[in-house]
Amino acid sequence: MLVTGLKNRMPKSVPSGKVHKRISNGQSCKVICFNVEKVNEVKKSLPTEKEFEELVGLYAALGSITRLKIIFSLAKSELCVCDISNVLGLSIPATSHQLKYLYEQKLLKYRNDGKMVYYSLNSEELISILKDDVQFIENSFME
Amino acid sequence: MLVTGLKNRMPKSVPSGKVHKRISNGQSCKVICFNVEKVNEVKKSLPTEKEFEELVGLYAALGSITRLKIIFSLAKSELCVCDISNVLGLSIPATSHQLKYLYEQKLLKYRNDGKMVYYSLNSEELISILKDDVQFIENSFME
DNA sequence: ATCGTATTTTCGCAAGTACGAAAATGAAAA
DNA sequence: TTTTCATTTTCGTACTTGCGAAAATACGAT
Repeated sequence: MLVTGLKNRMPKSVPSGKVHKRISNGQSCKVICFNVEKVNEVKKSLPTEKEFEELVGLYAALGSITRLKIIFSLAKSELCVCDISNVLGLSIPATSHQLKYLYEQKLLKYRNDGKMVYYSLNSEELISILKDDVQFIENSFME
Repeated sequence: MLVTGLKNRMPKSVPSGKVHKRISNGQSCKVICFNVEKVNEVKKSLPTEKEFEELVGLYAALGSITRLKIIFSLAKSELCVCDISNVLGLSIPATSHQLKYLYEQKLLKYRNDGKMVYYSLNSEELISILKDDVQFIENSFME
């Protein structure tokens, strides 16, 4: 797939200061060669494991068309579970499950009114994030 | 789960202009009641199906700790597959698979140098998006 | 051409996810 | 209290995902 168009491979050896070594740790990952300096430098620059997990949590929450529709719907107004279920064309249990998921991710809040439970966005900041991301994909996918 | 703390349910009937009906379409989704006006209004306000799919594609790409680490690594500098594999502590085939995935999502580009393939971010805009999102989770998760 | 090496692809498994059906819960109404 | 009903929870199933092992591929060097 990526191979189509593989041309211009330089015959030069590795630039000075960038030594590729053969290593063999006894673990599942057996790396054949790598640039030790650069790898360590990059490793140090990475966010913490906890920050990665929180980011993954956010993106996993947003990485579902059902949950995205819920969030965009609630950006318009607060809604009860059955209304959201109707917007989605999805069963109420499935809708409730996704609402619970988004609530646990701290993206939604809810309030009670009679027998109904009304959900809404927990933060206005989320909307502006989504708008930025929509802008990004529109830049990426237009040609 | 959400039920803990359910208090203050109002005995009032549904506010005027917000009529709840029982409906029953013959499909898998059998919604018991909903606010027809609001539901239609919200439905009209939603992005198109195509826009949702592109957004989901982006978030699915970012919703993996492995792929996030790749992107943050490449934000520092371009890297070859074996270097990335070492940063991740992951097998080279698995690393290559994720790189291909991110390339197909148009988030990465690559260039060839000798036998090596160097990957890098396709857009600087992605970095600023990520920074905003990191800021968002840091606001959300601090108490 | 043949070999060595960096990368990609295929395959299969284990784990995770989304959904509906049905049961359970909790609060309001009768 | 008993009934009603919006919502939540449980459970089973189909589908998706992430990974490593091994095979395949591409290209430089010999």
